[in-house]
Amino acid sequence: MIDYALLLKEHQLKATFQRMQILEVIEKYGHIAIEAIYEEVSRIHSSLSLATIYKNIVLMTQKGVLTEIPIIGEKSKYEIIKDEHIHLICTECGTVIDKMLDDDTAIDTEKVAKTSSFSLEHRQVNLYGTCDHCQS
Amino acid sequence: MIDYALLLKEHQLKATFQRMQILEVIEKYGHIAIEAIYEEVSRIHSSLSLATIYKNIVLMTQKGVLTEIPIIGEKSKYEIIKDEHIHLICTECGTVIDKMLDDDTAIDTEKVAKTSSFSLEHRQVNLYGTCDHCQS
DNA sequence: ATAATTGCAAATTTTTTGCAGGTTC
DNA sequence: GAACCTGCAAAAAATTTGCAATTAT
Repeated sequence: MIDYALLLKEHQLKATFQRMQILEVIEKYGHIAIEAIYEEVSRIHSSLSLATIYKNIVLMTQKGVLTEIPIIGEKSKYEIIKDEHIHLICTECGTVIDKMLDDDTAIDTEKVAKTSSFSLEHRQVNLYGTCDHCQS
Repeated sequence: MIDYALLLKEHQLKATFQRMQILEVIEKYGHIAIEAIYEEVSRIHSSLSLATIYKNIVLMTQKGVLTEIPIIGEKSKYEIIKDEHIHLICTECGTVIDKMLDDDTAIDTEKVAKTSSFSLEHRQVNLYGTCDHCQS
């Protein structure tokens, strides 16, 4: 379990009830779009406004609590920042699966950046296809 | 030079003046957002409506003429479909640079997909950082 | 106590749609 | 000439903003 209050404070953000709710929902689903956060949060605490969700998603993304995952043909999803990983995105059901990288599956993007004198800060690797479940 | 009329017909789309204009602008810039296409196209042919651009971007993307490049913190850009490559995205100036992959810089994503029984269809690798030009 | 945050309603921006007239094949 | 496309204006959807009341530290 993540200590959301701590996570927020570490990023110079006040630990409000609303932010905790939002983080809880994001954590529960792993990757989730804004409208879906709203629907889910509303179920629990009906007076949390959509504007507040927008403001907080923007803020928490700026402060480094969240990362945006822009997806082809869909609205962006958001996740809580964690160790580097790639995304397997199912084009059937929309599910996003995290995949950590090990030595065997390392992605040599640094070399690419180096040969282009590009100063690399953040990598985003998304693989689109059909997940295990949707193949059957 | 790309033969836009041919490209469109190969994808079962009529070669209209508007579509050619849109493709020309996309090709000229390499990667470009919808609003920017509109501004650029308007300069040449002022009566091309934004609605037509939207309709055609959607259609040409569906038909496989274009690909969407969703970008963290920005609107998606679009490019004409070409051989697989990755994107170096400059967070200073917004420029997107294409980088073809060679054996030296191959990205072993197939292995990743395989170990997850994920049926891979499309890979999207975006590296965010600062481009050569903006570093100085 | 102070500065930040919330919710609301309104404004803005972005994207989609319907339809009459025009164009491509 | 049939099917498809365009432009317009209007509608719908998504996102942002201002401000008074509330809350976290």
